[in-house]
Amino acid sequence: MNDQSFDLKSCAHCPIRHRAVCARCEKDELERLEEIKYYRSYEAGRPVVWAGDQMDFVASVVTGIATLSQTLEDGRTQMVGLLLPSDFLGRPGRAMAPYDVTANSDLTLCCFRRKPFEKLMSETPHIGQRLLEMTLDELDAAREWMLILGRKTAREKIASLLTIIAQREAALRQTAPKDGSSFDLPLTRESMADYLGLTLETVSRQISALKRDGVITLEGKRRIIVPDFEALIAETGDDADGGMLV
Amino acid sequence: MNDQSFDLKSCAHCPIRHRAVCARCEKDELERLEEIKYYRSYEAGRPVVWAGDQMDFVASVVTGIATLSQTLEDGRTQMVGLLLPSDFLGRPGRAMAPYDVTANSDLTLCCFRRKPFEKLMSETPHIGQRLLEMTLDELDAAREWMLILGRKTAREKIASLLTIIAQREAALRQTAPKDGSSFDLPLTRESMADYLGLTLETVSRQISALKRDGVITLEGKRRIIVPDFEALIAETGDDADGGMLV
DNA sequence: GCAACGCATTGATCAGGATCAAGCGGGCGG
DNA sequence: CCGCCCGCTTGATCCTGATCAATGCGTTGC
Repeated sequence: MNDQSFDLKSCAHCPIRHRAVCARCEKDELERLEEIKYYRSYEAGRPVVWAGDQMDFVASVVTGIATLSQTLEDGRTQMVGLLLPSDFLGRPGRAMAPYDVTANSDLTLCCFRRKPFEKLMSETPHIGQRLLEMTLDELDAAREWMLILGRKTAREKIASLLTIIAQREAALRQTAPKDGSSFDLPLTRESMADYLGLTLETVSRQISALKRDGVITLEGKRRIIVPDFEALIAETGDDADGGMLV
Repeated sequence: MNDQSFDLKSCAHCPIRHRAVCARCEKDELERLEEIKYYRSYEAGRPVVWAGDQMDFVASVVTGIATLSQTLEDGRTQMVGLLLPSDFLGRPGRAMAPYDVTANSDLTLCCFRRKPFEKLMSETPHIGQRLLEMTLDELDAAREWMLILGRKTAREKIASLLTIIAQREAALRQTAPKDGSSFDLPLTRESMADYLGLTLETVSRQISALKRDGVITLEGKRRIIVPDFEALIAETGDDADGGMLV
């Protein structure tokens, strides 16, 4: 169990309060949510649920990273979701998990028992509204991801993933990605491969190639420095506007 | 403009009334929707909107098939959505289309001007609830699709697509897919290739291979007969339960 | 200090699907 | 009726990324 540097009891001090499924809640709605919430922690690498399991809660990711993945009968696996802090896990109205959910790092969830959550959703407007908005955003992300999986080369896939991570990191700091900025990869080579539909060897080779070509610099295995952000985007294969939504 | 065999004026006789975004509406909600609705038709092959265009309406597909697709700067394209009757097009709260939308067959849309639709959504519960449900279903479908794009072989991709189409056809008739059942492919080889992240030549070859191996029979170029449905599913690479959600 | 393990890199070879190219067949317009 | 075009099929070859395999490197545990 990993210690938390924030107060787990209070929504008022919650680090994801303004982005999570509860972001739009009024005080009274928040109080009712607070009554049914509880926290769970998972160590890096632990399963949260397996596909097919009963799942009697929904949750927000508070800290850490979780992945959703699917596996074919012969063991090939594809990541189909990457949940960062404030992202929502589970589906109101469904009892069975359709995907394997894994704690990719040490993970803390803010859980709500499913039935009371559904009741609250049907009685108050703001949770459902926010959840719709978040689901539409996820659908957009999934469609961007489909383009990557279906049509991009290995090099473009890596460049796209680095761009996505850099942009999310920047969004957390409320800044645009800048030349010379650096960030940590929150994924192993194998997880990157599962994300991109590649093998880990190909991931490693393409990262080496981007390094060799000066598009990125490595600090250790995990820290990436991007000297020229435009140059990285040019490697993604997207057209000039960068495929930016919104 | 294609003639319609149903009365375009009345929601009461609408063929998609029970599955579309309006499915849960009460009489008064439906009346307000009816005030702001209008129909549009597109011939097969015509664009509905281009990515980046202003889009001042949202819509339900009434008849025909529309596709969402994205294109890289060098022309590679990936289909990211396939809209069948009752599916929803557009996003409340967003003015710009993020994808190219094309009429894949003759197409009729039931359109709502976006602003009044958003107002109605904020004032009545059932549209937003239904839209959330439909969006969550689409997200599930997108994730299934990501597994296909990222990890399946060409043969498995074709078998998966045939299975998906057969299941949707069967769902329309409210039956399970049966051995010996047949259906028409609603897509050209090229559209199938864009759906699956393949080239049209590979699609053609794999269909020929499945035919040669007795998994399917062809009647003309477009009509597929599946003598043994289990055998088709075995070709998809999914594990025994067929990856069925819900 | 060293063994063992997990993660990553790099090399050699292979194969699945892309690419380039030719030809088929049915529907449509002239 | 003929010629053309579009959607499709089939063949030959190429190339990207998978596969199999060995090694490096940092951390942990003895």
